[in-house]
Amino acid sequence: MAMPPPFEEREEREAFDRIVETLIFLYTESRRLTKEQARSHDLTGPQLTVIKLLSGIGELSLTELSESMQTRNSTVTGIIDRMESADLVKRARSDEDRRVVKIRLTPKGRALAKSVPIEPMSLFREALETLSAHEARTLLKLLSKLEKSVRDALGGAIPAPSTHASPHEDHTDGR
Amino acid sequence: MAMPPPFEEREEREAFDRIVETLIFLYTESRRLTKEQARSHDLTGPQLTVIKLLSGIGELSLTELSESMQTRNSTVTGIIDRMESADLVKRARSDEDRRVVKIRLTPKGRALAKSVPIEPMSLFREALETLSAHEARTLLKLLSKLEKSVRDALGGAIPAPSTHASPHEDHTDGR
DNA sequence: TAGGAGTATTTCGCATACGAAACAAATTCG
DNA sequence: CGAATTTGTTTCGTATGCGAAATACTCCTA
Repeated sequence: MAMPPPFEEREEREAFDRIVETLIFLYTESRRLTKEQARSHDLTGPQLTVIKLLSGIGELSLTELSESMQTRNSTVTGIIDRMESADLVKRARSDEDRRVVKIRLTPKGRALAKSVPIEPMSLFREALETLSAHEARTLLKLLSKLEKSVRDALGGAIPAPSTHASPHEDHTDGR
Repeated sequence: MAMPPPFEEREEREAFDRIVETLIFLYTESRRLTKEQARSHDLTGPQLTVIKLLSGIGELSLTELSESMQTRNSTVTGIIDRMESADLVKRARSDEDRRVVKIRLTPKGRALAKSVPIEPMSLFREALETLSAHEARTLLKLLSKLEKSVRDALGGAIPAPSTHASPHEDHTDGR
């Protein structure tokens, strides 16, 4: 039989397990509440995200939308389908490039966006308020480091979003 | 018109946005790769998680399983249905409490568990290796603080997990 | 300038994921 | 004891979420 691993190693494994577990907890629970809050306005979580993104930016192609939401195009197609049926959003073929579909809010969608105060992932955002400014900076630094490792592991093909103010970068998300 | 918010506040909001964005990135990308890796063994992501949980513990009720996986019972029912069809897992009514369904690996499931080296969320776990022990401790502390805030916000109804959801845990330490 | 490579979107089939309601067994309480 | 309540699981309907293949269009190059 193998020797039991040394103490420090075992301890580190358990710390990693706790980190993974907590990350999943924070993500899933925040997502769950976002969904529940969105429901009171007849929206789903991702639909809320779409509305907030479009209301901030005005017009996005389907691919831009799917990148902002960290999901695949085929997923967003379905979300937009349902939102279009609900008259929240409108598709229009681009004139410069007739392959791309531009997505905009309808008046109804715009009105809804204004009337819904909830931000996607608001539970998690509120939790962040309990951190001090210093803690928040530390957390961001550590998460960014992890992000970099992950992007490297995925093969640098995917460019990282610039850490600060990119031209019209925008945030995400409530899936 | 409203005054623009003061600099520090604006900066803080952007930091929060970046944290949310990065959290989602880490979670979704890790999940995506786990799924892809599991596929080479004819498993899905959640199925891999089930196999690893059961192979470590032996037997879990459906509710215990769903708590460990942070999903709802109705979701796990479907996952177990498909795994049962694939002869990876077996359901058995408990004798003490005939409402409870115990889930165990079949020999085939046990063999598969041994032959699959992948841990769920392994991409994220590997990224954690790039942190120093001190950084990992700091990260865990900050995430735990957020977890606590979130649980409080959800109303203390939900008890914090005791590190693992094992059915008959030997509690050597409080926690 | 025709054709091939590449890009944007949709379609399809499948596997989560959720809440609400239906069921069944256990527990509580009058 | 027996009805009311609680708890564990399943069923149902709907919405993501994904990869692979199909479509439609653009760009590049021989």
